[in-house]
Amino acid sequence: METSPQTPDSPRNRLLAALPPEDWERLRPGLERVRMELREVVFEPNRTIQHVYFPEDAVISILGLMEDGSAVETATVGCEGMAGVPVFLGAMQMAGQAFAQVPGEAWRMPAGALREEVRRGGALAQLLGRYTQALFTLVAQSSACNRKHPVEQRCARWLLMTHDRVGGDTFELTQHFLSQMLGVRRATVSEAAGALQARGLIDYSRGRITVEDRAGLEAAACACYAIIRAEFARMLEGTALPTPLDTARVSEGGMTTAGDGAPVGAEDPE
Amino acid sequence: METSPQTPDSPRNRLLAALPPEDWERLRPGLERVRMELREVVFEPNRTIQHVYFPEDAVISILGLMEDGSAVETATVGCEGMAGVPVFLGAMQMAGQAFAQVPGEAWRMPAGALREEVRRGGALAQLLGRYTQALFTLVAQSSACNRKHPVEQRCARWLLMTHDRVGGDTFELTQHFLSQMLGVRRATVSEAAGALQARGLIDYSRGRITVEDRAGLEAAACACYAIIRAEFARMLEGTALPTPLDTARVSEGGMTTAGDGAPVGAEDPE
DNA sequence: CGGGTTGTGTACGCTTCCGGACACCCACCC
DNA sequence: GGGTGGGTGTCCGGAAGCGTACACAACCCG
Repeated sequence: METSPQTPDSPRNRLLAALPPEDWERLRPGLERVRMELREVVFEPNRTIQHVYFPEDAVISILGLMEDGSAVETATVGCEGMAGVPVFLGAMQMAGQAFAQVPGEAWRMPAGALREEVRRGGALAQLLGRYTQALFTLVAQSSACNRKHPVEQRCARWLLMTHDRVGGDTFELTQHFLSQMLGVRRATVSEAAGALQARGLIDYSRGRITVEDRAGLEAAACACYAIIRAEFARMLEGTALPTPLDTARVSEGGMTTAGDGAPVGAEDPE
Repeated sequence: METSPQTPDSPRNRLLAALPPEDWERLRPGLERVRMELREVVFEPNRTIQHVYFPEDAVISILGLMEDGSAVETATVGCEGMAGVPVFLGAMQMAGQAFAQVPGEAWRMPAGALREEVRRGGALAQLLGRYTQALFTLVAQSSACNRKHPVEQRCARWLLMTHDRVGGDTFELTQHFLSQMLGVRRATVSEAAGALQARGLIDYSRGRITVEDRAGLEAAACACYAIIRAEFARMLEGTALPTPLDTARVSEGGMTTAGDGAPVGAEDPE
């Protein structure tokens, strides 16, 4: 697990990768590369956050907790971002819980070091601001999506978002786990995912899922996916380095982030 | 509408009220007091934000837009906060739409002036960081709530949150409007609100609603309300001024922000 | 006063999803 | 080889909420 401080070995994490060399060099010694195990709890609700994490290929879920002890995923953090936004914001804790949804590697940084860097006001602070806004969009759009869209579309969206963050087309995922993320019954996932599989969009068995038809899956998802995706792409615009996220993936759908300027109430004939 | 720069006339807005006198004096000239009309659109989706708003007694809704042109409320901003968080974060625009849900007064500040103040790193920047985190909690918890809780509980929660932000027990609100906020049919609101009225918790007629039994309404709402509320209370802890929000309202329910440390999966016997 | 508009109550059939349960099959381990 | 446990498919009755529609009452205005 080497913390060897020489290699620049440009990180897969998009935020770290977007840093100018001098910022990266400065921060590098404070960063430790760690492995996150499946289902490892990263942040407990209402506890002080000790470290923030910049995932490389790990994916972290943020959960909203319900009074009955169950939970629903409210956000996802992968190589495009950082887990620990409350530290950036100076709150140092949050109401939800965070854990590793997909195991893998991440860069870890002490909360104090991040605070210091933010006070300093460098490139990372700028990036984290934009990232926080994108994460905001993710949570807000998901909220509306949870209310309006049927499971199958939400399921497709979730798979796409995870696919974006994982390196590869295959990853570990049980129906049981997915049902917790989507906040539905396992049996409901069985039907929704079964329908997607029947259409040849995905293939899965015994906790292992493969995205077979990315474009088809995008067509099966609601527009929320494109809206969220556009916001994350925009976040990296105008940074020093090239931004692979812009040109990547989304197989040409044209999606214009929905009703351009349409005020509320353009519908409702009641 | 006086922009008379002499009076400190301590603002009702909690963020501005929590500022040390010198910060308030410095910012005061850049603030303009404006009236927000009912349903006035404050931010258009994906347009550059020109001003941020610190509501006094107005309440602003943030909407998530759906592909069919409808919308669902994803956040609410009243005297406890500021509309325009994307400016604070350096993103300058957002995917949703914002409009005045309850008409009233607000302090308006040019986006550039806020950017400048944030770069300066004063008390307002600190406060806005904590506020953004609280707003985050609001959106995230609402997201989970949208997924899990029945309309009646969500309706009660919405009424409580609006009640917290409005000055007074009576405010303007039609079922049609409420149905858009909650993302349900108007007929569904008729039933949910009717049930609350039948229990004597609220009273309404023809677009005018009165909270009759605040404690009862809290009992009728889901725990999400208390979780969100606690987060906003915490945001003001440790600031220079006394924080009326802490001691206010919530009529003694004990609510401990839910499952203290219970990891996900304490349930699911499948 | 009469007509139009707006806010509200309600009803019917329907879809989606829930709660709970059961059966099956595969992988793995003793 | 046989057991065991985890992952999956499926089925039932039922609840919540949807889409639509219609009726009525209050209010507004000419």
